[in-house]
Amino acid sequence: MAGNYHHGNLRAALIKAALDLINEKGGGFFTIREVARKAGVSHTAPYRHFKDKEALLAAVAKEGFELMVQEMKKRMAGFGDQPVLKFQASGMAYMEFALAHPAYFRVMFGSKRLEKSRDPELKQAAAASFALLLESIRECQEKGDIRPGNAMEMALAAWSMVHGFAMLFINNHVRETGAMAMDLDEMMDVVTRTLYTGMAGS
Amino acid sequence: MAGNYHHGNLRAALIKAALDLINEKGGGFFTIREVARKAGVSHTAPYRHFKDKEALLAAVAKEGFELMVQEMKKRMAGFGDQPVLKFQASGMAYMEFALAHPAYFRVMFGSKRLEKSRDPELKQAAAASFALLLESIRECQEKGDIRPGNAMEMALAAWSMVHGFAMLFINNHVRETGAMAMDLDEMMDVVTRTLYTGMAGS
DNA sequence: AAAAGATGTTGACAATGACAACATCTCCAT
DNA sequence: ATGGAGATGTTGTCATTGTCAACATCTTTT
Repeated sequence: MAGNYHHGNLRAALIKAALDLINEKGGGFFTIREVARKAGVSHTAPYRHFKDKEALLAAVAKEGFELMVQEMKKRMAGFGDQPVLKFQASGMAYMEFALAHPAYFRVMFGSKRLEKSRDPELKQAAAASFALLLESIRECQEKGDIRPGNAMEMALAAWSMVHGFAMLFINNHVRETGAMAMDLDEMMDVVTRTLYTGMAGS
Repeated sequence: MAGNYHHGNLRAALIKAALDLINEKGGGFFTIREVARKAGVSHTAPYRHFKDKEALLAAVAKEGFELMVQEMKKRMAGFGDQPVLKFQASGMAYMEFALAHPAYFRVMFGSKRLEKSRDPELKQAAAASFALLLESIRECQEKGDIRPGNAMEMALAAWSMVHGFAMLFINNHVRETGAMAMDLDEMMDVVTRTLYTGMAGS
């Protein structure tokens, strides 16, 4: 019925093609025409599903946020009554998502001005991930595992830490520093521990 | 003598024009032709000074790193024998540079694949800023203000934190979170304190 | 089965990055 | 001083891009 027309499901195919292209081209971008070619349609077919290139980017980003939130929730689920472990798991999930899906991550947070206000669904999807972090911190505070105070401040610090690591890593800035004789797990561990120590309860 | 030809000093003028354009267009990019127009030369004149667009970007980035290092040094200079204050000043300088010069910062760290290996000078300039951080941490460790251990690990954590905040902020992700009822100084202060607490000596 | 709407195609346009061919300026060797 | 040689800048061109308008075809509704 729905979603079955000429092509089958072009909208989804276009999003997938866009992702593939971002992955292939390294850090780069893609062109709408390339995406169309990859999906086997004419160069303007995408315009039946996306107002313009930015709208396609936004769709990719939205899907990325949803995937990430899903992944974070899954990782946190195992630690029902241990807020600290849940909190740490959320951070690890954030970083690992970025490293596992750099294409998504770059679109979600890339410097390309993705006006979230233009796409309420994207805005909502992004807000959900932050809400998850904030809630986790509040739980820790209730148990006294994170010092009391403005949870929003803590969330900002935590977000900055994991986000910074993710960005630096996927854009190769960490490797280019050279002399960085750590393996990935060790790096993420250091980041996570430093962060938690800085936020721990009295 | 040198640097005085037809235009005067086109190379520098092009870099400046590129910066202006990045600033004007918000997060966006610029076109080589636009840069040329802004500098009052024909559309291919830039190719006499830069192999291609990426080379121009690299030149902007290099200048950005140099400016940032200079700024960091200046801020740190006041705290000669107080490594902790020096360390904190370096972090503040990093974030403030990003907020004051988002155009530079975006080019320096943007997702645009700036192959540093293609431009040794850029690589060198970027390495200098990291070296500054690393050295500052070592000084703190010597005085016992930061706990002993792999300084590289500490540097990575510190870098991640300030970088993450800078990126999130200049790309508007912080503001879009809404409910963030802090002012800028407070935010940077939280980040800096959380970081230092997480790294402090025993 | 006919009208309406959704989906896709062809053809166009201005703008872009990059190249080649050509012009002009400066400087160095003779 | 002068006449290349090399540096700097321009004009013209090409394939590619994002987007629009006009047209074609398929599905759904009536």
